Amino acid sequence: MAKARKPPPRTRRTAEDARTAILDAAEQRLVDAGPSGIRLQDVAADVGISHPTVLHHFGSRDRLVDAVVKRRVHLMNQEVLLALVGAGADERSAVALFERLYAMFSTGGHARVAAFIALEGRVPGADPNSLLPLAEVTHKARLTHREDQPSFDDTYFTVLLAAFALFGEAIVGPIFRGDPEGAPDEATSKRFREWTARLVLDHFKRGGTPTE
Amino acid sequence: MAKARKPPPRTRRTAEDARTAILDAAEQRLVDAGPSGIRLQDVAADVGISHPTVLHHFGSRDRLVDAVVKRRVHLMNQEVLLALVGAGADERSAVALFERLYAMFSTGGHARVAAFIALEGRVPGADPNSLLPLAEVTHKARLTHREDQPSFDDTYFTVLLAAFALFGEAIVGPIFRGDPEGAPDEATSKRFREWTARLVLDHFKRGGTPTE
DNA sequence: ACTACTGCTGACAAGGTTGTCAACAGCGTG
DNA sequence: CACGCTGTTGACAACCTTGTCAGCAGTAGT
Repeated sequence: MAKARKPPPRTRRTAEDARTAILDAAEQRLVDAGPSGIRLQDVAADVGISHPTVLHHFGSRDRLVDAVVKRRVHLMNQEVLLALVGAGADERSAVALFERLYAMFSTGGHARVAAFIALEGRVPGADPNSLLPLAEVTHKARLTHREDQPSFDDTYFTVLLAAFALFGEAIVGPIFRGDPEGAPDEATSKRFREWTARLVLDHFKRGGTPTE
Repeated sequence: MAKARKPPPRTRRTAEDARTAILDAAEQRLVDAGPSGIRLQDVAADVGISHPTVLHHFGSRDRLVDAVVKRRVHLMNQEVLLALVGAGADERSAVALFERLYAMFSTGGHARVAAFIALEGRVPGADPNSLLPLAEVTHKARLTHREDQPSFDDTYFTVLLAAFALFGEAIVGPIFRGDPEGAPDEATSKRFREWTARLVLDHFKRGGTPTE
């Protein structure tokens, strides 16, 4: 009567596929719940494998988290750079660019991951993940649109400020604003993003702020 | 020979004092290592008591964390407001104000705590912890210095932007900037803060950015 | 088909965390 | 000085998490 429980069918992936699947699941949990959300059992369950398999592929939980972070940072840099190079210099383009970047930071989870990296001190080793290259690209574009020569610092700081605005709005916007928890004030958020886009564009077009 | 180990002297505090001491220790751990750093055993050890005592006073770990967060948010609001009302409208004052606020966010740990609150979704219930009151104070001050009437939105968003700049710089500044981990680039950070202070002040004095 | 390789697994170990409980011990009161 | 209130504690329970290990089971190469 009691049918001998047959062991569940064991699917076998390539090491590459398995690693990717595990990374995907772990990353999802990282975005949703933070690094403490990456529990081997849970990640394994998400993928449909047993937790020792995760250990088998990554050696330890710590190295798994490192791998997730590394992949994410790489993706983030790529996406941001891609969005930047394809942007125009008029107001409509600037606003659209900010919306795209904000979506990546907010919905895409980049902001949360960045915050986790910072808070846990889990900085991916020697990755050129700075805004400097982005600022250089931006500065070059800015110079072509103007006769006078604003300082690079001014461009760099503006890019930094814009990044902090998007990052901050994505992470603590509702909190700083005091939005009700269930219904973050998306309308105000959007107005803020647009206002910021215009401010930045305006600053780029107008003279630089006194840097000294 | 083996002296009977005498039980360590048991000091007895008022419930109030005990709660405060526990909150202090837990808060320190929250700032240093995040919410997951609040472990009952550790907190108890810091205070010099046993961990069931912590449970006795707070009921559960979760409620302890809530209490810590609540107290912190209250403190943060108070401190920021206090710094704001005592600030002048000239450039020197603006820069000084930004430095004070940055110190609170960075060294003081406000930024980290705010980030943890956001990431863990541990929003203190219905606390008027928004920037709105601050923006209102600022707007009122701004109006006295100008003839035309900039929109409140413009002031509000500027305050938000400034807050995000300080928050972002404190949390992810070194990461976004790509500073070497051991030696965050304090010089650049300071220049950025000063640049931001001037930008904000300049924006307040000059016309508002097109809000539509 | 046999075999080597390796992805994969159940069972178990070790350690750590929150929470419960009965009992102990200061301290103010009658 | 006895008594009650309550801050405090050691011991224990229940649970969870990471990590190890010997062995099972797909898959490719011969």
